[in-house]
Amino acid sequence: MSEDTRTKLLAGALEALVRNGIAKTSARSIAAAAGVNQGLVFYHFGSVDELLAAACRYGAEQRVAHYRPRFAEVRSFAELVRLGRDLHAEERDAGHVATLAQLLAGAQTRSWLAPATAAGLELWAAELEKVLERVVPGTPIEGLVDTRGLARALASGFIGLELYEGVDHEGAERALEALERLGDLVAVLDDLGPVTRRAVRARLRGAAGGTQGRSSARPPASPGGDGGEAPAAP
Amino acid sequence: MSEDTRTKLLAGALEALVRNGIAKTSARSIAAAAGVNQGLVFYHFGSVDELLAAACRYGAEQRVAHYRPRFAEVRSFAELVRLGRDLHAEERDAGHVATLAQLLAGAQTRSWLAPATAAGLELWAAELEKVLERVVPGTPIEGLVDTRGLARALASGFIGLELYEGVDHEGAERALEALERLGDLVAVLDDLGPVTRRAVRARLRGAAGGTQGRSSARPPASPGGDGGEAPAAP
DNA sequence: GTCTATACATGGATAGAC
DNA sequence: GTCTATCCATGTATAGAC
Repeated sequence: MSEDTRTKLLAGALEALVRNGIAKTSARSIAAAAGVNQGLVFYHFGSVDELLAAACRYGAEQRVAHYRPRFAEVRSFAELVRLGRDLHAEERDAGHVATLAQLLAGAQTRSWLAPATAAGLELWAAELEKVLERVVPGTPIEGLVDTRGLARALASGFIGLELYEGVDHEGAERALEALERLGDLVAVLDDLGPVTRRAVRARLRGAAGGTQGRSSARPPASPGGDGGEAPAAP
Repeated sequence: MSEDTRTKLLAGALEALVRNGIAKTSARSIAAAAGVNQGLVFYHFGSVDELLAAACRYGAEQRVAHYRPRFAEVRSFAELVRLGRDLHAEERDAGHVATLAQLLAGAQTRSWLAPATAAGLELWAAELEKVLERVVPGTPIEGLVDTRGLARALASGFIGLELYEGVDHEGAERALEALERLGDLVAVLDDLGPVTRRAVRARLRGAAGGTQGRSSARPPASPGGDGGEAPAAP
């Protein structure tokens, strides 16, 4: 069946990316991982790059769907950081974290891949944005920081941390630890009550001068969270 | 002269990475960029991977040295975020931002590259750490967040943002905007005076429970800053 | 739809001339 | 130290048999 072989190739492409990296992912290595003939890559997808683009969407959708229920449960910034750490640990073993990073690296110079990888990251960012919109109201940054922009910063920052993890496990752990501490701090800021919040916001309006956020976002912990709370690669 | 050719090859390797990405960077493409013969890659460095590892250190040292004076001038978190944006803009045009990301992606599956890329990122992280140690004292997170870990989170997060920039320029700009707003917020928090700081720290000690930072770090803005304030790739 | 065979290009690496 | 020539492996893509 064609559907079956297509799916095998999509999964094989992701596996080849995990095992070989973008540099050594070829029609042959994908076909080997998929257990099918090499020529079928071109029959079904036309070229290796088109298969990779399709695999990117496929993988991201799968992974995001898997974590969606857990994103939906997040009710505070501290919980988001914790989900980030869990996701990091779980996806790392399966190697899924690496694939989006590999595709992003490849997309820098292969224009075919850019839209697909941007869409893949977008799926994660959209989940994060939903969380932020739930979590931000009531915090000092409500109305000051663009939720959409912050979600994208967190998602892409997380990708960077995953790449770092691949070359320095201990360093990455320490980085995640630091972000978790920042998460604690944010939780405390939320607790300080409306007086402080109002003071912060009054100063911000006066001092910040420049652009102000469009929708809403969250305080400090979130930034550091870029590495800690964003979702993993597909 | 041998030194001359070696240097040409190092520069050629970086150029090839920018133009072709890790996937299409080969002894031949490097030699072409360097304007020398392909066989010299193997004569001088033994293999392509070893040349790439050397080029990684070479490029990172060059770039970090170039920005070191500006890092040294940073006196507040807001200034750090601003330097991050400047660095992002300047390095992007030269394509330097991309090389460390490409090497990191390659290092995930080519063990030869891992130590070299980790060292390259380390150079940037070390600069960031010095800044943090200057900027953190007096903020609520002093003594609560590990400066070293935070510096690494920011550096690697920045890499992720640079990769994102390559596939979605507008999205990345929006992400940077959001991080800058967070930077403003941190500045305000610093302004709120010792009363708030003390309240925050008292709560943190009670609530956070788990691990507490070893040296020092900074508040929220810093986290988001991962994308905005960390240094660019070499 | 799938596999085998095959063409042609590119890349890693070495030998030997200069 | 550097260049040319060359070998062999790997990769893209297509044609044609099943």
